[in-house]
Amino acid sequence: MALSFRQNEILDIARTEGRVVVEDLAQRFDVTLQTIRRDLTELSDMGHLDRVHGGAVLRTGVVNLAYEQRRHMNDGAKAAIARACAAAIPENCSLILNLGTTTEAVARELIHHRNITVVTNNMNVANILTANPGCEVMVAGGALRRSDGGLVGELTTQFFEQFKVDYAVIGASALDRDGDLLDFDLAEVRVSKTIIRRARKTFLVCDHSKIDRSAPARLASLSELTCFFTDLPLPEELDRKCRDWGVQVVVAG
Amino acid sequence: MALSFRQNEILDIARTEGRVVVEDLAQRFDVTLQTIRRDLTELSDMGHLDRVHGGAVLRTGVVNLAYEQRRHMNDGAKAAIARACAAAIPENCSLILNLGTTTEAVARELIHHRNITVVTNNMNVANILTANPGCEVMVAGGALRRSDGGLVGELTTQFFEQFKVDYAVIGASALDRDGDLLDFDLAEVRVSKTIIRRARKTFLVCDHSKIDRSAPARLASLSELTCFFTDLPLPEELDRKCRDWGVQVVVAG
DNA sequence: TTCGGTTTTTACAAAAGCGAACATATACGG
DNA sequence: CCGTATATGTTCGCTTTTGTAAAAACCGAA
Repeated sequence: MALSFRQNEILDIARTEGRVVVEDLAQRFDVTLQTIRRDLTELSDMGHLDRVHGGAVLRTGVVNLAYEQRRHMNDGAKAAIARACAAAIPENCSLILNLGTTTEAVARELIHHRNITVVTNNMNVANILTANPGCEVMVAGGALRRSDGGLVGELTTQFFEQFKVDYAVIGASALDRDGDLLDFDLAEVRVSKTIIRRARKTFLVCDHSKIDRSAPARLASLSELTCFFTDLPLPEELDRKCRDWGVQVVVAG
Repeated sequence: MALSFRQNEILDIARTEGRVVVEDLAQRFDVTLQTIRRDLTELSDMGHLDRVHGGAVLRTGVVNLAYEQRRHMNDGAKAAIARACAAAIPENCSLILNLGTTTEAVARELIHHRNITVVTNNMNVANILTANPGCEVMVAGGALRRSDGGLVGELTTQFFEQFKVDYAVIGASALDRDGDLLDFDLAEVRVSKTIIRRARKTFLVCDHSKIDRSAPARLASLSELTCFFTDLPLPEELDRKCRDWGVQVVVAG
């Protein structure tokens, strides 16, 4: 559907001012508040503006919100998984923490580990671990992704190539019946693959909501990992596969 | 949920000032203290700010008192210098922002520049510029220094070697009578040298308190730079040297 | 530690903004 | 000219936001 003359102008104003106010617009166009409200809801439905009380603002960081929400999804399960994972990581060692909200939870649980070196491409992890004086933090270089504070891209891969650590902790967006780890972003997958290659042991942290889902890019097979930390027992089929592959499964309660 | 007008503005203020005070905001927006408090708690719940008694501060990730204090030293002068420097940087270009509180101030002033690429080894700069959707941020890899969120070391140098940008903005701990830029940390100096080499033009931002001081490691000579932004006229001798070298001096008022 | 002042929290009432339903007006095709 | 479709105006109950005031928590100084 095409935008009305007025809606176009509203959008113009929003773009120059950064925001629009219902009252002002009503006065300016000499129409009732209700009419303006209708315009604004339509513009916001179409994704051009974000509606706020009293008016609307330009839509800036849509993705950011999604991340904030995701960060708080399944909070309890994530914390439990993270605790179990952190418990399996000794002191005096080196590890890589990859992107993902669950790996961030792991970082929080590592706050009291001493003499560890953490290499990460997750700005949030770096920020969290600043609080641990017993932890040397190495930040991977790369392009910063606003949506989640992730560093990705060729430069990031190159950076990880220069390391060899004891443990890697990775997440995944999806885990299918075949035991393949999947993700949405190809650039991110490339980084993850490098990380796995550069670690002696790899831990997957991933809550049950990711199981039996799908995503386009294949990251690795569960069979390549050392241990899988999750919050609920696996489906029978997957569980058997893990046993066959010798992948330890830890269900955090 | 989208942020209200006022919350957006509060965030803007926080990003430029580094912190906000409940009383001031209430007065400024002409609402009650309670309303401001509600805004702040929401912003802090969403992870944009950290609540403190009497107001809120930007979430930096760096927890170092000495640095926090230094950050607020000479605030006014720094902001003026930063404004002048940002004004000299066009849109649609690439630049490197080095460590230092004054370069951070420059980052704050770049918040509305569009289509720029910023490469930085300063986590705070990266955090600040996340707020600018018109800015691609590249974070340099390296060892994270807790004291100031700086990334330094061999890996950082390597990272910068892979770039060639239009502008570099650097700070300095000291600037002596000979016009030599000095610093305390050798690792940091190595990074800075690389940065200068990798930029077509180099801007120094440095308030008058650094002039005529000393520090052990030599970073560069003023003669190698393009422009020097400061807050007070230089001593006669240094000023003449700059003229001889063809280094533009901008005194920000 | 206690104390006094300030800031925050809590709870509820007032105000502002909102959307839905329906009425009215205007435009357009037949 | 009529009937229909679309846009706008009007009203009203509901939700969100804001103000107010008292209680609780906090902070710094004695």
